[in-house]
Amino acid sequence: MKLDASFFNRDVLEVAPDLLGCTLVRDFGNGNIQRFTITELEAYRGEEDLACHASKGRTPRTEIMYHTGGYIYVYLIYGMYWMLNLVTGSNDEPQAVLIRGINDIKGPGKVGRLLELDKSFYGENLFTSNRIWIEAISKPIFDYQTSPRIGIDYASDEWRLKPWRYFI
DNA sequence: AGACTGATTGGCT
DNA sequence: GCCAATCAGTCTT
Repeated sequence: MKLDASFFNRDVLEVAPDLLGCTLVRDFGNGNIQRFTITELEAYRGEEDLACHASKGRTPRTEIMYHTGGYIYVYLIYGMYWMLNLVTGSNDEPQAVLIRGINDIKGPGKVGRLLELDKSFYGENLFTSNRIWIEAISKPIFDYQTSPRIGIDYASDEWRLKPWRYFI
């Protein structure tokens, strides 16, 4: 069953662990539909979170994170990797989760490459899109681990050390 | 096992 | 200009 607004319009710290084990569905067209299990992700929470892009304020790039949950935020990093983020929370509350792992694929760059993401996915809506959406699992995953987030050494300890990376 | 580097674009200072 | 929510390949302990 496709996840809806009531799932995504919650605080990112509630949504993140609930997404573990859920199914990411990608329709590549021509009948090629593939399903992946979400195994690793990170939470980015609000302008005060110095690791979150929204800490730089509301810009054309971060705009989508200020919307209600269920939109896709993609951005290019290091000139070659598209990072897949799912917006959570309510209006004017910039939050998102970064999908870092699906199935046995480790690393957000590989995820974006496998899913063939590009700029056109910016602002895609998970509830109406015909090429990407998320489906629920019957039982929540209770057996997961957390750790500090990856690649944010520029943030102060207060934010750098928060255990907002979730993985199975 | 750990350190370093090239690839390559776009947003922000 | 600078450098980033990265990865793969290569070089150094």
